[in-house]
Amino acid sequence: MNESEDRLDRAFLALADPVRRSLIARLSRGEATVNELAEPFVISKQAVSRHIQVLEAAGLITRTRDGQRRPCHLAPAALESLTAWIDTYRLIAERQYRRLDTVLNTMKEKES
Amino acid sequence: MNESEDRLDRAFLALADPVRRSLIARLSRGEATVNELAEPFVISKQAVSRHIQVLEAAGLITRTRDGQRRPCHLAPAALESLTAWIDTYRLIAERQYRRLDTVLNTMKEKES
DNA sequence: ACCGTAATCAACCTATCTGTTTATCAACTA
DNA sequence: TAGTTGATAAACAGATAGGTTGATTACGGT
Repeated sequence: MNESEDRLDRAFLALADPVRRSLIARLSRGEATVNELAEPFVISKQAVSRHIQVLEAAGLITRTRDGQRRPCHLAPAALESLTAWIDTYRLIAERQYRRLDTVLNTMKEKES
Repeated sequence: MNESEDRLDRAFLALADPVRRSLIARLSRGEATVNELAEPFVISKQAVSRHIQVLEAAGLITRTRDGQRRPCHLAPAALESLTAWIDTYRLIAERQYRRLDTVLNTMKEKES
Protein backbone atom coordinates (compact mmCIF):
# COMPACT_ATOMS: atom_id res chain seq x y z
CA MET A 1 0.00 0.00 0.00
CA ASN A 2 2.23 2.77 -1.23
CA GLU A 3 -0.47 5.35 -1.01
CA SER A 4 1.67 8.32 -1.94
CA GLU A 5 3.29 6.46 -4.83
CA ASP A 6 -0.16 5.51 -6.11
CA ARG A 7 -1.26 9.11 -5.88
CA LEU A 8 1.70 10.19 -7.98
CA ASP A 9 0.97 7.42 -10.47
CA ARG A 10 -2.61 8.56 -10.88
CA ALA A 11 -1.78 12.25 -11.01
CA PHE A 12 0.95 12.00 -13.62
CA LEU A 13 -1.06 9.52 -15.66
CA ALA A 14 -4.01 11.91 -15.51
CA LEU A 15 -1.87 14.67 -17.01
CA ALA A 16 -0.51 12.38 -19.75
CA ASP A 17 -3.55 12.95 -21.96
CA PRO A 18 -4.22 16.06 -24.07
CA VAL A 19 -7.96 15.99 -23.41
CA ARG A 20 -7.45 15.95 -19.66
CA ARG A 21 -4.81 18.67 -19.83
CA SER A 22 -7.26 20.71 -21.83
CA LEU A 23 -9.89 20.17 -19.14
CA ILE A 24 -7.39 21.37 -16.54
CA ALA A 25 -6.70 24.46 -18.62
CA ARG A 26 -10.39 25.18 -18.90
CA LEU A 27 -11.01 24.67 -15.19
CA SER A 28 -8.18 27.01 -14.29
CA ARG A 29 -10.47 29.79 -15.53
CA GLY A 30 -13.30 28.74 -13.23
CA GLU A 31 -15.67 25.89 -12.39
CA ALA A 32 -17.63 24.07 -15.10
CA THR A 33 -20.08 21.20 -15.48
CA VAL A 34 -19.56 18.03 -17.49
CA ASN A 35 -21.70 19.33 -20.34
CA GLU A 36 -19.82 22.59 -20.49
CA LEU A 37 -16.51 20.80 -20.40
CA ALA A 38 -17.56 18.30 -23.06
CA GLU A 39 -18.90 20.87 -25.51
CA PRO A 40 -15.64 21.78 -27.32
CA PHE A 41 -14.64 18.15 -27.87
CA VAL A 42 -15.43 15.81 -30.72
CA ILE A 43 -15.56 12.75 -28.47
CA SER A 44 -18.73 11.69 -26.67
CA LYS A 45 -19.89 13.20 -23.42
CA GLN A 46 -19.48 9.81 -21.76
CA ALA A 47 -15.82 9.78 -22.69
CA VAL A 48 -15.36 13.25 -21.22
CA SER A 49 -17.22 12.14 -18.10
CA ARG A 50 -14.69 9.36 -17.62
CA HIS A 51 -11.78 11.72 -18.17
CA ILE A 52 -13.24 13.82 -15.40
CA GLN A 53 -13.46 10.80 -13.15
CA VAL A 54 -9.80 10.11 -13.82
CA LEU A 55 -8.90 13.67 -12.83
CA GLU A 56 -11.02 13.39 -9.69
CA ALA A 57 -9.53 10.02 -8.70
CA ALA A 58 -6.10 11.62 -9.10
CA GLY A 59 -7.14 14.38 -6.71
CA LEU A 60 -6.54 17.04 -9.35
CA ILE A 61 -10.13 18.26 -9.28
CA THR A 62 -12.99 18.21 -6.80
CA ARG A 63 -16.72 18.20 -7.42
CA THR A 64 -19.66 19.76 -5.67
CA ARG A 65 -23.38 19.21 -6.00
CA ASP A 66 -25.77 21.81 -7.40
CA GLY A 67 -29.07 20.10 -8.17
CA GLN A 68 -28.49 17.74 -11.05
CA ARG A 69 -25.25 19.49 -11.94
CA ARG A 70 -21.88 18.38 -10.68
CA PRO A 71 -19.57 21.35 -11.12
CA CYS A 72 -15.85 20.61 -11.28
CA HIS A 73 -13.20 22.73 -9.59
CA LEU A 74 -9.46 22.59 -9.92
CA ALA A 75 -7.47 21.50 -6.84
CA PRO A 76 -4.35 23.69 -6.87
CA ALA A 77 -2.85 21.88 -3.88
CA ALA A 78 -2.60 18.61 -5.83
CA LEU A 79 -0.92 20.37 -8.72
CA GLU A 80 1.51 21.91 -6.29
CA SER A 81 2.47 18.51 -4.90
CA LEU A 82 3.39 17.43 -8.42
CA THR A 83 5.63 20.41 -9.05
CA ALA A 84 7.16 19.77 -5.64
CA TRP A 85 8.05 16.22 -6.62
CA ILE A 86 9.55 17.23 -9.95
CA ASP A 87 11.46 20.16 -8.53
CA THR A 88 13.04 18.02 -5.83
CA TYR A 89 15.01 16.04 -8.37
CA ARG A 90 15.44 18.83 -10.86
CA LEU A 91 17.12 21.02 -8.28
CA ILE A 92 19.41 18.24 -7.08
CA ALA A 93 20.41 17.54 -10.67
CA GLU A 94 21.03 21.21 -11.37
CA ARG A 95 23.28 21.43 -8.34
CA GLN A 96 25.20 18.45 -9.70
CA TYR A 97 25.67 20.17 -13.03
CA ARG A 98 26.85 23.38 -11.41
CA ARG A 99 29.34 21.43 -9.32
CA LEU A 100 30.61 19.68 -12.44
CA ASP A 101 31.00 23.03 -14.15
CA THR A 102 33.02 24.28 -11.22
CA VAL A 103 35.32 21.27 -11.40
CA LEU A 104 35.82 21.69 -15.14
CA ASN A 105 36.58 25.38 -14.77
CA THR A 106 39.07 24.66 -12.00
CA MET A 107 40.83 22.11 -14.22
CA LYS A 108 40.93 24.58 -17.07
CA GLU A 109 42.48 27.23 -14.86
CA LYS A 110 45.23 24.88 -13.64
CA GLU A 111 45.98 24.01 -17.25
CA SER A 112 46.74 27.55 -18.23
CA MET B 1 1.60 17.19 -35.61
CA ASN B 2 1.16 18.74 -32.19
CA GLU B 3 4.77 18.33 -31.33
CA SER B 4 4.63 20.13 -28.00
CA GLU B 5 1.47 18.32 -26.95
CA ASP B 6 3.10 15.00 -27.81
CA ARG B 7 6.14 15.94 -25.77
CA LEU B 8 3.94 16.65 -22.77
CA ASP B 9 2.09 13.37 -23.31
CA ARG B 10 5.33 11.41 -23.33
CA ALA B 11 6.86 13.28 -20.41
CA PHE B 12 3.90 12.97 -18.06
CA LEU B 13 3.32 9.36 -19.07
CA ALA B 14 6.98 8.67 -18.38
CA LEU B 15 6.58 9.98 -14.84
CA ALA B 16 3.41 7.95 -14.26
CA ASP B 17 5.37 4.85 -13.28
CA PRO B 18 7.09 4.22 -9.95
CA VAL B 19 10.06 2.47 -11.54
CA ARG B 20 10.75 5.37 -13.86
CA ARG B 21 10.32 7.91 -11.07
CA SER B 22 12.79 5.88 -9.06
CA LEU B 23 15.23 6.01 -11.97
CA ILE B 24 14.81 9.77 -12.11
CA ALA B 25 15.52 9.98 -8.38
CA ARG B 26 18.65 7.89 -8.79
CA LEU B 27 19.88 9.93 -11.76
CA SER B 28 19.40 13.16 -9.87
CA ARG B 29 22.41 12.08 -7.82
CA GLY B 30 24.58 11.60 -10.90
CA GLU B 31 24.94 9.62 -14.12
CA ALA B 32 24.55 5.85 -14.19
CA THR B 33 24.59 2.97 -16.66
CA VAL B 34 21.75 0.58 -17.40
CA ASN B 35 23.31 -2.13 -15.27
CA GLU B 36 23.78 0.20 -12.34
CA LEU B 37 20.24 1.47 -12.66
CA ALA B 38 18.77 -2.03 -12.97
CA GLU B 39 20.60 -3.48 -9.99
CA PRO B 40 18.16 -2.46 -7.20
CA PHE B 41 15.09 -3.72 -9.09
CA VAL B 42 13.49 -7.14 -9.09
CA ILE B 43 12.45 -6.90 -12.74
CA SER B 44 14.75 -7.92 -15.57
CA LYS B 45 17.46 -5.70 -16.97
CA GLN B 46 15.62 -5.67 -20.31
CA ALA B 47 12.57 -4.19 -18.64
CA VAL B 48 14.66 -1.48 -17.04
CA SER B 49 16.34 -0.84 -20.39
CA ARG B 50 12.95 -0.14 -21.92
CA HIS B 51 11.95 2.13 -19.04
CA ILE B 52 15.10 4.08 -19.81
CA GLN B 53 14.13 4.29 -23.47
CA VAL B 54 10.77 5.71 -22.43
CA LEU B 55 12.48 8.36 -20.33
CA GLU B 56 14.84 9.18 -23.18
CA ALA B 57 12.02 9.41 -25.76
CA ALA B 58 10.27 11.79 -23.37
CA GLY B 59 13.38 13.96 -23.31
CA LEU B 60 13.73 13.55 -19.54
CA ILE B 61 17.17 11.97 -19.81
CA THR B 62 20.00 12.00 -22.30
CA ARG B 63 22.63 9.38 -23.02
CA THR B 64 26.26 9.48 -23.95
CA ARG B 65 28.62 6.83 -25.21
CA ASP B 66 31.55 5.49 -23.23
CA GLY B 67 32.80 2.34 -24.89
CA GLN B 68 30.16 -0.31 -24.47
CA ARG B 69 28.49 1.68 -21.71
CA ARG B 70 25.66 4.12 -22.30
CA PRO B 71 25.56 6.38 -19.25
CA CYS B 72 22.25 8.16 -18.56
CA HIS B 73 22.03 11.76 -17.41
CA LEU B 74 19.03 13.68 -16.17
CA ALA B 75 17.81 16.56 -18.35
CA PRO B 76 16.75 19.25 -15.87
CA ALA B 77 15.43 21.51 -18.62
CA ALA B 78 12.74 18.98 -19.56
CA LEU B 79 11.67 18.66 -15.95
CA GLU B 80 11.48 22.41 -15.74
CA SER B 81 9.15 22.58 -18.73
CA LEU B 82 6.79 20.22 -16.91
CA THR B 83 6.69 22.30 -13.76
CA ALA B 84 6.19 25.34 -15.97
CA TRP B 85 3.11 23.77 -17.56
CA ILE B 86 1.61 22.73 -14.24
CA ASP B 87 2.34 26.03 -12.56
CA THR B 88 0.69 27.99 -15.34
CA TYR B 89 -2.71 26.59 -14.51
CA ARG B 90 -2.11 26.21 -10.82
CA LEU B 91 -1.33 29.88 -10.45
CA ILE B 92 -4.33 30.96 -12.51
CA ALA B 93 -6.56 28.75 -10.37
CA GLU B 94 -5.07 30.10 -7.17
CA ARG B 95 -5.74 33.64 -8.32
CA GLN B 96 -9.33 32.61 -8.98
CA TYR B 97 -9.67 31.27 -5.48
CA ARG B 98 -8.20 34.37 -3.94
CA ARG B 99 -10.58 36.54 -5.95
CA LEU B 100 -13.50 34.41 -4.78
CA ASP B 101 -12.37 34.81 -1.19
CA THR B 102 -12.27 38.56 -1.67
CA VAL B 103 -15.80 38.57 -3.03
CA LEU B 104 -17.08 36.47 -0.17
CA ASN B 105 -15.39 38.66 2.41
CA THR B 106 -16.84 41.78 0.79
CA MET B 107 -20.32 40.26 0.92
CA LYS B 108 -19.85 39.34 4.55
CA GLU B 109 -18.81 42.89 5.38
CA LYS B 110 -21.83 44.41 3.67
CA GLU B 111 -24.06 42.01 5.60
CA SER B 112 -22.89 43.26 8.96
C1' DA C 1 -47.29 12.21 -12.43
C1' DC C 2 -44.64 13.04 -16.56
C1' DC C 3 -41.11 14.56 -19.43
C1' DG C 4 -36.58 16.55 -20.30
C1' DT C 5 -31.95 17.02 -18.96
C1' DA C 6 -27.31 16.15 -16.37
C1' DA C 7 -24.59 12.56 -15.59
C1' DT C 8 -23.20 7.91 -15.13
C1' DC C 9 -23.10 2.76 -15.83
C1' DA C 10 -22.33 -1.41 -18.59
C1' DA C 11 -20.70 -4.02 -22.28
C1' DC C 12 -17.69 -4.18 -25.89
C1' DC C 13 -13.57 -3.26 -29.11
C1' DT C 14 -8.96 -1.95 -30.15
C1' DA C 15 -4.46 -0.17 -29.15
C1' DT C 16 -0.82 0.39 -26.09
C1' DC C 17 2.00 -0.76 -21.74
C1' DT C 18 4.79 -3.70 -19.13
C1' DG C 19 6.64 -7.66 -18.14
C1' DT C 20 8.83 -12.24 -19.66
C1' DT C 21 12.29 -15.22 -22.35
C1' DT C 22 15.34 -16.01 -26.10
C1' DA C 23 18.46 -14.30 -29.42
C1' DT C 24 21.47 -10.70 -31.32
C1' DC C 25 24.63 -6.74 -31.62
C1' DA C 26 28.71 -4.24 -30.32
C1' DA C 27 32.76 -3.34 -27.78
C1' DC C 28 36.35 -4.59 -24.74
C1' DT C 29 40.06 -8.16 -23.15
C1' DA C 30 43.16 -11.89 -22.94
C1' DT D 1 40.39 -14.49 -32.73
C1' DA D 2 37.58 -16.28 -29.06
C1' DG D 3 35.15 -15.22 -25.12
C1' DT D 4 32.91 -12.00 -21.97
C1' DT D 5 30.14 -8.23 -20.92
C1' DG D 6 26.85 -4.02 -21.67
C1' DA D 7 22.92 -3.21 -23.95
C1' DT D 8 19.20 -3.98 -27.10
C1' DA D 9 15.78 -6.46 -30.35
C1' DA D 10 12.03 -9.58 -31.18
C1' DA D 11 8.08 -12.19 -30.11
C1' DC D 12 4.75 -13.26 -26.91
C1' DA D 13 1.11 -12.80 -22.90
C1' DG D 14 -1.73 -10.31 -19.69
C1' DA D 15 -3.50 -5.96 -18.06
C1' DT D 16 -5.20 -1.50 -18.75
C1' DA D 17 -6.57 2.92 -21.36
C1' DG D 18 -9.72 5.16 -23.99
C1' DG D 19 -13.17 5.21 -27.32
C1' DT D 20 -18.04 3.73 -28.87
C1' DT D 21 -23.27 2.84 -28.24
C1' DG D 22 -27.31 1.84 -25.50
C1' DA D 23 -29.52 1.66 -21.05
C1' DT D 24 -30.13 3.72 -16.44
C1' DT D 25 -30.17 6.85 -12.50
C1' DA D 26 -31.45 11.21 -10.40
C1' DC D 27 -32.95 15.67 -10.23
C1' DG D 28 -36.12 19.73 -11.98
C1' DG D 29 -39.86 21.91 -14.25
C1' DT D 30 -44.59 22.04 -15.74
